[in-house]
Amino acid sequence: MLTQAIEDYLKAIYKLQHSDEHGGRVTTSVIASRMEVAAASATNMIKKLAELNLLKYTPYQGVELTASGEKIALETIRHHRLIELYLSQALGYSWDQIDAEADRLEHAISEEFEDRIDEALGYPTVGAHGEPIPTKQGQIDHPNYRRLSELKDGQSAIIRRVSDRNPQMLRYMENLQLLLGTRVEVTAKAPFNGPLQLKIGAAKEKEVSLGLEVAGSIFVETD
Amino acid sequence: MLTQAIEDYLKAIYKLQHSDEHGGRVTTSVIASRMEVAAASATNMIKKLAELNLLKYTPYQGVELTASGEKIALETIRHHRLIELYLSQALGYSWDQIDAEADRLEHAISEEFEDRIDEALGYPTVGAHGEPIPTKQGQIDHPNYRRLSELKDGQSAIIRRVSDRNPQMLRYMENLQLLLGTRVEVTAKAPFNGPLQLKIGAAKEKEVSLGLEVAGSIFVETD
DNA sequence: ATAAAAATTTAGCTATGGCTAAAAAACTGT
DNA sequence: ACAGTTTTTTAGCCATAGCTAAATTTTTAT
Repeated sequence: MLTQAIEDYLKAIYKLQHSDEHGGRVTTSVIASRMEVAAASATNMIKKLAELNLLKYTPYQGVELTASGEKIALETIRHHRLIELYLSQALGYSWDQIDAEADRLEHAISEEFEDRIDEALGYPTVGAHGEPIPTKQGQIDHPNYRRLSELKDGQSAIIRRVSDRNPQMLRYMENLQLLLGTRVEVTAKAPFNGPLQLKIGAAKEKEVSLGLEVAGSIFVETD
Repeated sequence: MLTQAIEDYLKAIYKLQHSDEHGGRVTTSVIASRMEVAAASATNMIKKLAELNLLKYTPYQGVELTASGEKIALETIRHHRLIELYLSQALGYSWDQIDAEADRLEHAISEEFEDRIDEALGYPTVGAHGEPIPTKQGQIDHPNYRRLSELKDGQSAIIRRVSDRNPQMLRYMENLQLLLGTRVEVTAKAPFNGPLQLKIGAAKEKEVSLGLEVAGSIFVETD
C-alpha cells in the first residue's frame, strides 16, 4: 500500500512540476525544501519512488512523474481539495484553517467518503481557494489566470484563485474581502515594486493598498 | 506526541477494562488478540506505555490505565464516536460502514474538527450504536443495559445499544430493523441455547427468529 | 509434586522515514 | 581551465512498530 509519505511527496512533486517557478526542473533540493526535510531524506524517498515506478529519476538532474505517479498525485490532490471545500462549506471553516486539516484527513478517507462529500457538495469542479479539482478519472484543467500583480494601472479583473501556501496571508485576504469571484480594479501602481492601489467589489466600495507579495498570490481573470 | 498506535492501544485497553469479559484482568494476550498483533508486539508496546506513565504494568499479570492513559483513551473514544455519528447522520453512512472509517479518521482530526461536528450534531451524548460519548472533560457514564439474550420469554424491552464489533452482524441487524429505540418482545426461547423468537416494533409488526450470538450483541432497557 | 501446556518475555530481525556528516558531482566566476 | 561553491549522494545513525523463534515464567492436570 501507499504510505502517507509517498502520497505527500507525489502531491508536492506534481505541484512543483506544474508551477511556473523552477523552470520545470524539479530537483532534489526543491523537493526537500517544499517538504521541509533534509536533502538526504529527499534523495532516499526519490530513489524509492523511482523503484516503485512512480517517477523517472535522473541522478543530479531531477524527477518526472510517471503516469501512475501522476495518477496517485491527482487522487491525493482531489481528496485534499474536496475535503477543503467540505470543511469550508459544510463545517464553516475559514480560508486559513482548511489546508492544515485537509493535509491530515486526505490520507485517512476512503473512496466512500470521497464520493459522499463530492455528492454533498454537488460535484464541484473548483476548490475552496479556486484550484481545479481533478476528476475521479484524473482529469484536471489548468486555467491560465494572470497574477493580480501583473495587471496594469486601470485594469479590472475577477479573482479566480488564491495561493494557499500561507495561512496568515489567507486570513489577511479574507479580512480584505479579497474572495473568489470578487471584482478588483487596479487604480494605481507604485514604482520600484511598490504596492498597488485596489478598488474591491462590483461597486468599488472599498479601496486598499496591496503589497506585491500578496498581489502575486492572487490569480485573476481579466475581461 | 502520541502516535496512532499508542492511541489505538489505549482505546483497546480502556474498552477491555470496562468489558465484563476477562474478569477485569487485561493481559498481554487479550490485548494482542484484540489488536490483532503478535503477543511479542503487545509486550513491547505495553512496556512503552508503562514508561510513558500511561498505564501500570505488572509483568505476567496485566495492565491498568493511569489517569493520563485513561484521559487519552477517552479522548480517542470521543473522537471515534462523534465521527461515527457524523458519518451516519450527516453523510448517510450505514451502521456497518462507520467503524472502519472512524478508526482512521479519529487520529487525523483536530480539536477544531471535533468541536465543529459536535456542534453540528447538537452536542450528542450517545453514539451511532448507542455507546455513551465521553465529554470533552473525559466524563462518561456506563449504563447497565441487559443483553437481549438474557430476557425471559414474554419480556419486552427497548434497544439501547448494539455491539459494533462485527460489520456483517450490524448489516444483518439493520436489515431486520433492530435499531436503537426499537421495541422488541421475546415471544419464545428455544432450549439448548437455541434462538429466541422476537416481535419487532411498537406495533409488533414483524416477527423473527434470532440466534443467541446476535441477541447477545444487542443491549436493551427493560421497562 | 511435578510434568506438560499455555502465556509471556527476550533476542534479534524487518521496513519506514527521518537525521547528520562526509564524499562526490555539478555548476560558477574569473 | 580550474578553484571554490553549491548541490546531491552515500554512509551510518535513530525511533516506531511490526514480526518469528527461543527462552522463561506461570498455570493446569495428573
